[in-house]
Amino acid sequence: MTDERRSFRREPEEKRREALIAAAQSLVAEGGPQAATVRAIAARAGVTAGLIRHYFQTKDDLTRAAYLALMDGMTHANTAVLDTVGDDAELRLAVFVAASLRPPVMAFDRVGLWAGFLHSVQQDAALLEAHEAGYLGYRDTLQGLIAALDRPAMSAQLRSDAIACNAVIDGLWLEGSVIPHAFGPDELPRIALRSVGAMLGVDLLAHAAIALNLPLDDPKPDADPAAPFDETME
Amino acid sequence: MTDERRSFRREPEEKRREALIAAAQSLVAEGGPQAATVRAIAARAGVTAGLIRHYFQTKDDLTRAAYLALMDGMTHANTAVLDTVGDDAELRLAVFVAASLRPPVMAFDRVGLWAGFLHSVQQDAALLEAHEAGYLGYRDTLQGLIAALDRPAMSAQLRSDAIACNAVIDGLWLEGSVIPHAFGPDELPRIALRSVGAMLGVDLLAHAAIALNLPLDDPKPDADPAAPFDETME
DNA sequence: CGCCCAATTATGCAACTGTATAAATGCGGA
DNA sequence: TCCGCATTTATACAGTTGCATAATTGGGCG
Repeated sequence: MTDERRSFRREPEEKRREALIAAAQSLVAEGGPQAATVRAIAARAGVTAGLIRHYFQTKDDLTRAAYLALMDGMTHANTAVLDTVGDDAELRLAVFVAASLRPPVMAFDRVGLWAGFLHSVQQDAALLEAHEAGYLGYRDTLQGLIAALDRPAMSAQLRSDAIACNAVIDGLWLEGSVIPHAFGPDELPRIALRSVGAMLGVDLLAHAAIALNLPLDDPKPDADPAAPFDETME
Repeated sequence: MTDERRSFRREPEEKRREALIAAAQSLVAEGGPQAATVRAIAARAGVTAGLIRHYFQTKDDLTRAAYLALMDGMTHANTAVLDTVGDDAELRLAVFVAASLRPPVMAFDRVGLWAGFLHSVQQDAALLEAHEAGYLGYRDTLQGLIAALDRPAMSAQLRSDAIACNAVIDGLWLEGSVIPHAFGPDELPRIALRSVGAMLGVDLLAHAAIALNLPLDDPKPDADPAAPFDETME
């Protein structure tokens, strides 16, 4: 009943920034941009709204940072997957394809984030650039994996092949994330392996056993596991 | 200078509903859900904010109506394309595929709308059902077209084939709508025809000439061409 | 032509939004 | 121990939002 001032702990700058960014991301992922108000973000990060302004000049700055962090994490995760496997070209491609269609990449949160940021990105040149770089980077990696395959010289179609394979992956990712219950377990990664293989003339399904059982990291393993936050702001 | 009351014209109920829905859709498509405020919607529809409440109990009702109208229009457009072509199975499939990767389907507006509604849909059971019905309906049509192809009995893979083809289309649609300048003219529909054909073992590119030149309707040909609306609400 | 009612506008309001600023407090260094 | 200050909370404010309600006016019907 006594309205005493809320107690707090001082945290290092980097930790607070990350917490605020993570809070903003999860809110956008769950409820869209409208859900990510400064107060909601602060609450989820376990602080009060004013603190946001102490680490970010404006809310748009936080939004930008959240999107850039997202893109950063995705590209990092993509290359990380390839580091866990040897140099058999077919296997590498299979692993790369399958990883994009399993958690934590295939989850509604990801689509929610992507959709929630779409319009902000379109209205900010820097974000647009980051978005394109992310997309093209992913496609280039894919194209490199395709080029490494040992198949009859079809290098003229390399670009088209990469675009098409990328599209299958994106489409399956979209559908599987939004309507997960419409598909059986492992159905989508299997379909991806089969159709990408069919388009390229290789048998990726032969590597399904490995590609589907590879352990995948969660996006932020170093984040604070316990949320020091009670819902009531009063 | 004289603050005389704004003059207005009475319109039939259906026309006003459609105008409000179209206004809401275009705003969501351009700027996301946050841009579709009641005042902005009313302004774009050429009326004042209060009128919305006269036709829709709440703003959420308008949102719902806008999304349902969108889904309706899309499924209608999809079937309409098939009515314009004969009964050659390959040609029908090619036309169907290509139509999804050309304007007006492939345009940022569509992706913007899809993304802008994603979270609202997820939080409303009725919309979720409509969304799934739309997706599955599209996929079923696609599956029917695939089944009609004259190819060696691979009916066991029919479901997988439909899912995969749908995914290529969705993925190309996504990328082409968001980053249009990354692709040449007609590049994406051609890639779609080639890769869908490769997955199914038929040559769809042979029908490219027809599929790429078919005239396509704009979504609402009966809408009021001239916008009776001046920007200043005062 | 003039009545009448529904369609439309105008106004008001409480809740919420982002931001600015002042006040308090935790904590490392003396 | 306690001083100093950056970190954090608290408060304030103007603008916006969705919604409710009252005041007008268009236009069909007699």
